[in-house]
Amino acid sequence: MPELPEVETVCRGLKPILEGQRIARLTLRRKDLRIPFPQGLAQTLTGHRVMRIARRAKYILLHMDDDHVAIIHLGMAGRMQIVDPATPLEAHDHVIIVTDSGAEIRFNDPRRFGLMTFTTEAALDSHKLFAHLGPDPMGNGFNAPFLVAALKGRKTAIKLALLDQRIVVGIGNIYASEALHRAGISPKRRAGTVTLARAEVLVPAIKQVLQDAIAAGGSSLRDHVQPSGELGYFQHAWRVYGRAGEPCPVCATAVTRLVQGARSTFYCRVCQR
DNA sequence: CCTTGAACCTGCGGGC
DNA sequence: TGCCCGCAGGTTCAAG
Repeated sequence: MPELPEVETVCRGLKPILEGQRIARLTLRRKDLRIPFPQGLAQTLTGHRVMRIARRAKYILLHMDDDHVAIIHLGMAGRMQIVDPATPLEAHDHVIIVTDSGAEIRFNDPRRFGLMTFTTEAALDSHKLFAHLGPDPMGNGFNAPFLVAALKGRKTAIKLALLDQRIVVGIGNIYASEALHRAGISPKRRAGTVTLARAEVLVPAIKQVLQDAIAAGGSSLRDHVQPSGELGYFQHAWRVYGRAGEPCPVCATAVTRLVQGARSTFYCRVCQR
């Protein structure tokens, strides 16, 4: 899944193809993904121009010329692919978007954990999907005092707290492990025990790892591909994720894998406290 | 309110 | 070769 850096990369890749272009045709090849496509989705977007493409949390937003906003989430394995229209359809190509200029984009999502829906500009902030989200980690609103306050009293592990989109958005399973390693904080530490001093290290670590990943064009696991079809290469820069048994890049201790909330965590038990 | 666990769905790699 | 198992980037819902 695309975490914040991958979604950001997808947005940037779609920008030159979609922004300013009119949607000539939008085809839904099934009736739902994680949630049903809403009534009128295709009709609402067809014939309208995409004025601006933006990321909010891990969602892609298409701001249309008529006050509507298309909302897309890539789930765990979703991809937006810019293709030659002559390319044969593949399994799991669920949504096809064709612009007036003839460009074609296919939303492919094998696991169907993604979604596509729409709302209006006026209803965007209070939309069910966005109403309870925390701040964007790349913004000024996400800082050490804020994080300490958000974690106050929480007994859950810091790793799980970082995955909680109500606290801060955009961080997923890979970057949670990576940020905690960079900050020297154990993923098992109770969230409420993260002091201001530790948060002053963790917050910049989160911003930096996300920024580094964006600069590298995102990570690519078995599924993630940039809209251009190129692979992101940040996975080569992972320090602990997926590296159980390999030496910690800081102290050479073997990286440990553990399970938290039914998901893998990777960390160094020596230099992360 | 918080925390935990299960559920959604498909594909892939490893072990036998 | 084929089958079974575990695992995979996220979110949401129910239950305690």
